[in-house]
Amino acid sequence: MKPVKFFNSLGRRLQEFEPLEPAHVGLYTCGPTVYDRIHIGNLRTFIFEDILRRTLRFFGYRVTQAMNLTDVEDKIIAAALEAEVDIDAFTAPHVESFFEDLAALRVERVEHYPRATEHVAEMIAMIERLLAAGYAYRADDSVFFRIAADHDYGKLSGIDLDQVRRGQRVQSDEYGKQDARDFVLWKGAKEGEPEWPSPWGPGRPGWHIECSAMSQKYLGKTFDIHCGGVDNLFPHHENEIAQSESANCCPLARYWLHSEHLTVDGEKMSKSLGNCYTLGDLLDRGLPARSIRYLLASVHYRQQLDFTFDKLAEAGRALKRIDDMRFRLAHEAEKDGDSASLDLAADDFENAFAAALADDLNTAAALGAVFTFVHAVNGFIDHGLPHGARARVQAALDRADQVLAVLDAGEWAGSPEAGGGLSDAEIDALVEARSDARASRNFAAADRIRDQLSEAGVVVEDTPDGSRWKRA
RNA sequence: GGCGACGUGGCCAAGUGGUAAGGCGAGGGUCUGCAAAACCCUUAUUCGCCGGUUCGAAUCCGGCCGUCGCCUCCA
Repeated sequence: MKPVKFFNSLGRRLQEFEPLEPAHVGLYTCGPTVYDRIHIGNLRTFIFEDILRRTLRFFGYRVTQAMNLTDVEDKIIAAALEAEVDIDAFTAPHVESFFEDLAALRVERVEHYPRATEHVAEMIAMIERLLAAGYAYRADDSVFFRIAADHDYGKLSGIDLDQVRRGQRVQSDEYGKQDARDFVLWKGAKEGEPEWPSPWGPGRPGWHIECSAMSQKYLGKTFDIHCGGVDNLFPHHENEIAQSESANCCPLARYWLHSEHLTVDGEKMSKSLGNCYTLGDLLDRGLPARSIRYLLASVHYRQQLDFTFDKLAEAGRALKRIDDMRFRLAHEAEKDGDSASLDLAADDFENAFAAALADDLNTAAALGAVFTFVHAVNGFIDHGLPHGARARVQAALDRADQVLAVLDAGEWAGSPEAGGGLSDAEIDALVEARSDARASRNFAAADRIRDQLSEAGVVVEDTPDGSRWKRA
């Protein structure tokens, strides 16, 4: 098994990855709060996590992953109240659209999608342990985590709470606490809000406790990798560590990986700027899901990525270069080419690709290797394709695509509008008719057919071996 | 105020001590009845600026300029 290196936010350094159990990885990834349709920033993180998961498998690990669904939280409660439905009815369509969006981008289903509302008992149990150990205290009907009792609080984010500005936001907090820095574990019930019974009276869990309780249930007290967007580093992940490690007296996760944010046209996404695109917004504009996945995966996960429509179009053109090579490869006859040197090119590609992924998931370099290989294969197509070349190239690309999931256009089919409604057989007939016209030097007729096909979105390519076509 | 990231060709983006991957674009070429499509070639003596360390720096150190993010809503 090849050593894989990750940049661990905990300690802020590149580390060789070693799982707790041989060949098995426990992975926890913070999931969505299901109060709205997720936006492309969320999708960037989920695609990063998907590539992490696929990369681990690529290197021979079995992966057990849990992604939570936050289905009870302030925004949800407020929105459900306004819509006059209970929170389950309110969140259901958002859960559904979340899964649809992931599927549209070929993000794999993970093993567990625990919901906060179904794990309140586990959260209560953890809060009880924290109370018993003196890490938590009750105030009014709520329970708070006592940061002063946690001596290594801040070790993930490097934050020094004494240096943090004490803003008005803390003063406006609705719940009483002893120290402004403390955070809530359990919120006492309020009129009209959903509530669960607890030893401290009815109420609902705080946001941070859900991940601590659910990761423990599905992955154990200590697991391998915890991921999320950088914004979660503080306070969410810091608080998860505080809760879990105080309750369990062992490390929560050994590696913490955080993906950088997506900006749009150089600015942070926000509703007021109107640049909070959802996948649906982009698909409605006719933009291909495949280009979206490519763009979001093409920049290293720890780099900010600025989303623009121009880049999305560029992504489509880059993919076309891959598609064109595969199209040419499929139509080119194998003959006595230099198969040893083709094998060498394929080996070089596979090695460079794997090395890039093993280096902290360097997808940009991995794609660079893909294009270098595309260039090499084009050379073989031009100068003589050896026997067995198609299978060898196909195998190399397929293996890489187990991680990237963008290299095979066929896997993304589903835009039948291309081709203008003409069936393959109809197109074949037209192309043949045009060839006949050309053969009899009736170029006017040939060009009419070419124009007709062009309007239908079909490109005819004339090669020394005859004409062939593809959908644009 | 505290913490952190980034600045590489026209645009995007790898590379973190050994002499600049890759994509898009642009220019040229091949092919063609003409085209188109595609492919091929070319396109950074240089990595924000100034100093320093070194045989050698885009890569390390110091300073400066600029951009961005987080600091308890946030992927």
